[in-house]
Amino acid sequence: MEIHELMVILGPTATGKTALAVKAARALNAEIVSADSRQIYRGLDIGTGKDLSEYSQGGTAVPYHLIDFLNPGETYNTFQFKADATEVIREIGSRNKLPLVCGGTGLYIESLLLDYHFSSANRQEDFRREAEHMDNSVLARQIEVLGGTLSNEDKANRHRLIRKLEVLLFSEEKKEMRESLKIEKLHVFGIELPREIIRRRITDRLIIRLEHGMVEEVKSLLDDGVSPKWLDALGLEYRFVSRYLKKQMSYQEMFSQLETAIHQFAKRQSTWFRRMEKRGIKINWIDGQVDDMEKMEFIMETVDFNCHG
RNA sequence: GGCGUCGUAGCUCAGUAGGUAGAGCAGCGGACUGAAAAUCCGUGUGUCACUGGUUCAAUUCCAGUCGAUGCCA
Repeated sequence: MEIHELMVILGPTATGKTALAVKAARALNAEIVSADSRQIYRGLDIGTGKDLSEYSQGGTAVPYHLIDFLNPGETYNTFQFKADATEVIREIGSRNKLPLVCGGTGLYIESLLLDYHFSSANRQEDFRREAEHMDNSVLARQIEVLGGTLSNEDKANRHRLIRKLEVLLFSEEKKEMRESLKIEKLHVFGIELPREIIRRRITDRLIIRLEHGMVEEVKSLLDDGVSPKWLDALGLEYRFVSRYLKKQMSYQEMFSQLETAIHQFAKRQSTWFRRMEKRGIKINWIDGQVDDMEKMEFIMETVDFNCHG
């Protein structure tokens, strides 16, 4: 069964995406597909702002997908996300419900909407182990020898250098089979707030998260044997709190550096959404400062949903 | 009260042997196709505290004022 209709709610962190998505899902008989690269993990709750009770607040429970389905320490990536989300979205559609993608991971959302096709090269762990000992200029030279091109940004970007070389070395010529969604009606909504307000909300929220046991959450992950390296690679809360717990920084330093890092993250998210618009995705921006009722009215009058309910 | 030190970008500070100034961080913009809350790139004009003086020319020297700080009373 083909997908006919898809809705998306996106926005930077701390703009109230989930609460709005739950309301929209009720009104439109939808199910939520999370596009959040960190809420996929069990046990990462306070630091990711994961609150599963939100999906049942104020009415019947709204089904959600792609949250809480991996254990900490497991790896995941955009390629996996696109495959998983495609399958889930298709399945929701087959039950004649509306799939509602909600999240702040720009790359994940774009991979779906722009139907990314990925190289057939899987991660090559042996290659990556070797590549660890090569510095950037060596990687860049090899890429150029193999006919790859690099932008200035790429030349200093280790992750990208390694993947590019991996693709050049290991992709196979045969066309990668890929699953694409046929989206006939797409409604993308973005929640918009002045940067200043986002920053204030982030700071307030950080204080609350710390009061609600964020440090203890990270500590218990470490106690359960989750590697500090993995936590560090997650960034933000898990990075800075685990560094604090390892006594690499004071509580004050942890707080202020983390605060700054989240502010910067929100900015990077906005850059993603602007890029999506430049690439042709129409985003209907919702004023984040009005209440959810008004936001819902905007959603309802912006699009007409006639085949769900 | 006396003596000294300091007052330069949002913050911490450098500097100008007199020709109106520069780093780190923050901020801002951007990149992104198998780690994306990751990773990376670009971007620095500000009454050089205020008021006078010396000088062709003062943020730089001198005096005073205000503010901060230290020591002595």
